[in-house]
Amino acid sequence: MNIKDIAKISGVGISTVSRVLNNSGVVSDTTRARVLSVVKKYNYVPNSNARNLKKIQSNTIALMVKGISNPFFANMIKEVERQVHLRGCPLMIQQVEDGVDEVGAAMQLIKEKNLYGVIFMGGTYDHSEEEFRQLGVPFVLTTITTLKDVDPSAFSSVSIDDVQSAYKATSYLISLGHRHICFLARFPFRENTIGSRRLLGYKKALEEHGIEYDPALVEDCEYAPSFGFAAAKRLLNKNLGVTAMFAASDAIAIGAAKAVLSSGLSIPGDVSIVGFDGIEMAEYYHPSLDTVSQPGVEMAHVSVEILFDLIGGETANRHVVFESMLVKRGSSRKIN
Amino acid sequence: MNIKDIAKISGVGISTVSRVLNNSGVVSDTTRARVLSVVKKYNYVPNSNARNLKKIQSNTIALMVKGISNPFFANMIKEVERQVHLRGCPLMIQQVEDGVDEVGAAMQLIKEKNLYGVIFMGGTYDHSEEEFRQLGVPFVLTTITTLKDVDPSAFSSVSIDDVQSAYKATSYLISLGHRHICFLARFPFRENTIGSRRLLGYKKALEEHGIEYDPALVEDCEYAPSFGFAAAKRLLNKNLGVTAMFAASDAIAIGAAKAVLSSGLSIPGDVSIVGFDGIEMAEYYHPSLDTVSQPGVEMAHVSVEILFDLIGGETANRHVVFESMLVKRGSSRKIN
DNA sequence: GATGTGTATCGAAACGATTCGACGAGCCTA
DNA sequence: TAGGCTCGTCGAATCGTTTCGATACACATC
Repeated sequence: MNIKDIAKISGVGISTVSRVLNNSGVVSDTTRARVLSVVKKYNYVPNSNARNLKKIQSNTIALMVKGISNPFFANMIKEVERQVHLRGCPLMIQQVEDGVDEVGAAMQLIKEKNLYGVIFMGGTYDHSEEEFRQLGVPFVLTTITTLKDVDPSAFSSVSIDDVQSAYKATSYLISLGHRHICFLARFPFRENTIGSRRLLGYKKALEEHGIEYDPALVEDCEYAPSFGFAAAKRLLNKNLGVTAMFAASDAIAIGAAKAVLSSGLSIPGDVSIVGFDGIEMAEYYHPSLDTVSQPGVEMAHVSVEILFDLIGGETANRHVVFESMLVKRGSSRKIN
Repeated sequence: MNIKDIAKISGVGISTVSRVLNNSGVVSDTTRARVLSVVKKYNYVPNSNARNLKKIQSNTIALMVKGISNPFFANMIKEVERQVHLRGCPLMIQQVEDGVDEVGAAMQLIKEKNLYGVIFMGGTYDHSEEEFRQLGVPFVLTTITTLKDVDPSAFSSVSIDDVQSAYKATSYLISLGHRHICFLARFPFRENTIGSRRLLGYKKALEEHGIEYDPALVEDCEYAPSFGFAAAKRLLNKNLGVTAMFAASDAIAIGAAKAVLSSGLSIPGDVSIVGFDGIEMAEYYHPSLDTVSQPGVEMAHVSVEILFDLIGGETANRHVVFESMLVKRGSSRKIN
């Protein structure tokens, strides 16, 4: 069943059917009604391959997300989808394996499918300005850090200030009297990853309060509970008199909390903990975990807005930096 | 840059380029090498719209998942993607909003994109045999229950036995001496939803052990911590002498555990808790939550296998029922 | 009656691939 | 040397849309 059949059955020309389906050009009301009834009757759905082929540009948006299983992204993905559908466009969610060249993959998709635009979500990108420029369609980087020094005018982004956010959390712990605060995050030995930016904020807070930075208090671990657990165990075994832990994600914090509690220590009695992201599970941990919360849903929303502004012809790239929020629940306390 | 350009630059015909790219037909080695070098040099990627249009059938697989944010699905999605890519096919992940007609949405996609096959993941489907049949491409239902009585020969599925699994968990709690066991799940007042099937298992266990079923011990709640928390609170307020809780998901269990702990009760001292699914967070809760674990990754793997068998011409539908596993950690104990 | 102006519609050309029938060159065979 | 076969290649037709120029009619204008 194709447009030709529909045209024949309706007793009109092909182009008339096309105009009815696309609400373009003029069609008399009676013809429109007749065509629509036939379309409905035969459950006709236009073939998007043919449509996109002819239109050179499809209206499909792609979401390239690094680590689709990251719970922090869950609500963001949902919001991106909601917003994109609201604008009448289909969304393709593409999970990007760790270690895959995500911009290259996007490039492939863009050429293959004549994409309308792309949102990149999560991770650290090691791409040059030139590579981004070559994409040829509007795109937005959401909660992403770029390793190479890319001119801000070459891309749009939505993020929080990681340095400032980590600074905020660390300062909070210091203000509660903590002096031996450890920090758990992933450090791929490169500048400008999420982990190293948060480390910067951590260091800055220590320095401002005259506390010497002790590398032994910093543990490298992936963003998952099992790694947080192992890292915290290692730290506790060092017997450095740690009274507080700051984790670069709630998943890490949950694992670390488990390590603390299962060592017979209490939270926040013996050890205070602050996480990062603001996922729902952290709130329902016992005790409820303090965290630096990112406004994920709004960030997703704004990402889509920026993308469609660019698609709509806006030429100026935008960089929206959201404010993170220190959420105090029950996992830290004042000491001394 | 299209196939015509590549052909011209390489000094060969269009069809030769096509044959090189598809490894079909005969092409001399020298010609092949020449074409490939041109393709590489200009970074040419064939347009998939044109390709799929002509081929009538694309090689794209769609994954329709209800609730992409469900942490239990996270690893399954990853595995589906891995397996599908391994077979050289692109995967389209499609989040299905609650309340959306997922089979209708799939139907639309299938017609639009000439899909190769579809995997449906999660939820309860209220579709008739006829509707499934109309899809016209191979499909597999993974961790899904169907409301209508659909002939098993009309679809393939991968699942666990929900009745048996709930029976197992409840029996375990009973064997520990518990008599007032509550059950938390989502009941949309229909038979054959995940919630009502697990309720069946719960009832069966009670009955077999001569414990009377008390509807007051059963609470309706969505599959998220906040709902589990509220439901458990309601239950505790009823003062029914509950000593154990069985939750139909780990997310519910985590919320319920929070409610118990924040009421000043201890786990498993005062209340034992068993969850369902086997997500990582449940293990890192404190105390570690007992759960009925589903082998999600294997289920995803087998789903893809079945799908490609069907695509490959296999005509017999298969129904693979996995064994769930009762994982005993630290959230239940013997009483009396 | 010739011309102009809308309005509703049509058909043909494109979009970029695949594929099938055809064809030429080279070689073997009778 | 004619005929048949193989190998490598070509070009045209095709997939199902969109879109643009053309057309046909009705009606108003001069």
